[in-house]
Amino acid sequence: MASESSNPGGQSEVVTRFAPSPTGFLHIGGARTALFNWLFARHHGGRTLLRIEDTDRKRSTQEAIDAIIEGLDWLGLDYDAPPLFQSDRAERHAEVAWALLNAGHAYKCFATPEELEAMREEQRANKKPLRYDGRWRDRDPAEAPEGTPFTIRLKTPNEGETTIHDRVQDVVTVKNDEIDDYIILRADGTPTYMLAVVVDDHDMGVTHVIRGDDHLNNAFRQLPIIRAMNAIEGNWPDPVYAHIPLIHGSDGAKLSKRHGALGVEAYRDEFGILPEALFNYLLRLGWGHGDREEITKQEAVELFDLDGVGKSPSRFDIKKLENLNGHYLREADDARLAALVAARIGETADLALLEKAMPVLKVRAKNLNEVAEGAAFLFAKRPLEMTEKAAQLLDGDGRTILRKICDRLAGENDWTSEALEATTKALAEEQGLGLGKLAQPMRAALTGTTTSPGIFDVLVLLGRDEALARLDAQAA
RNA sequence: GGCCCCUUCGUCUAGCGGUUAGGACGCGGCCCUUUCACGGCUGAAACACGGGUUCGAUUCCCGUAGGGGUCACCA
Repeated sequence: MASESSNPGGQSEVVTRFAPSPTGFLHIGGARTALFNWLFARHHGGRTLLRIEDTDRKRSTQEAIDAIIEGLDWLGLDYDAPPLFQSDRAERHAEVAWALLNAGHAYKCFATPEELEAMREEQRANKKPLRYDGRWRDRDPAEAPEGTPFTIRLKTPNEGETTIHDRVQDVVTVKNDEIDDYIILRADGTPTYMLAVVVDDHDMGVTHVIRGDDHLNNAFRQLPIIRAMNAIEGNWPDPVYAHIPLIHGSDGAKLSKRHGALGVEAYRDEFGILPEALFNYLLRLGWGHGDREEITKQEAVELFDLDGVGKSPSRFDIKKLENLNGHYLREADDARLAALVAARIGETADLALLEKAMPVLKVRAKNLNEVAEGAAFLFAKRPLEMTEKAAQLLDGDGRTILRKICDRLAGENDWTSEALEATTKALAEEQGLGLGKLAQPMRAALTGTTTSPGIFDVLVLLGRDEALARLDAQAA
């Protein structure tokens, strides 16, 4: 007897959900799962919901909940209802467990944790699969000693097989005897994850379960609850499953703190990544649409579907993220960037000046930190600190040339990029020198470094007085 | 170990029986140029292996190898 998951297809509305457990921050993998759920629902004109799986109260923290919600918000993912907290629903979960028990789809197990550990130990020793052996499945509960605590276990089918038509993984079949009678209600009366997920997904009306590939095996454990409840009260359809491949680190190993399993706020705060860049990068990680690389949020809603999701795990590549970030930096609004960069520079930052300089600053950076570094010369105080290379540029003829430039520019009335360039070029020609021979010492004197925006832009940005003062300070 | 999944340039991917195997990141070169970027052009770089099926396999099937996931009164 084979049972196939009955894709409910044709139902009126698509409902997806993102269900993180608040035991850590919103990491890259979770963010992408949230993104795909959000995009799928938006693409199909459906709803998308957020559920906080805080069943494990000991490991769940308010800090993590805040970080997840803030991270989703930063990425621009919104939800169609306030977040649902799984811990609020323990009574409802227990109710379903008891309904299952009363209908004969579940049973009481009086085995103690120590007893179960001994069972597993033996299975390990005999190289047998580790699973509950069903010792209380057909036993009379009356045989249990009075007052012994018990758990409720699901009575899963022992024969046949179950097939899932996964929207990403295609057809996956598992023999039913691989699934043991796992616990749905603990001895203290609280629900386990496996029960809570199924009940919540049903009650929330979730039609499409899009989640990490690490849950594929769980689908075969969760389906028996759904099937049993459907038999009891009906209207418990199988959801459509889509198990998306996991994200690995650059070395192919499981994503860990070393490679990028950082919270999204780390990308925002530490790496200076723009949300639209992370959005685009995550979208393209594991999903493709022809040759398209740069895709905006609006386009993504139009283009995204599960068909484009690949089946193999992908590696996280910070270089590509930064490249995309550079692209979005160049497109971003200057006032917005100025505010973001000012926050990184601190009190010395002049917001108006930053915004004015932004067009020439942002094209040379891959992240906000680099923009801030590039902007440093604007707020430097005299005497400027010189990098070693900059100091070298001022040795030899540098300072004497600087004197000539300084004197010539001091007589310049039109302090615009065009006029300054014409004047400087004329001087270079008089001296029989290439423009570079003048520009580099100027750059050193004006910025204290050897790299900067175009030198005439620098002169204009600094303003006549400050620019001349800096040149004069280094001139012979 | 049992079960499940995966496998195209270093990386992200396009390809859905017949292609000079395409694009992007990164890397090299050239151009632009006052530096650094940007931009443009360009080069190197891949179908894991072995069997089938077929007139023809990167594409379909089966093995092998490698990688990953999962096996709790965690989620």
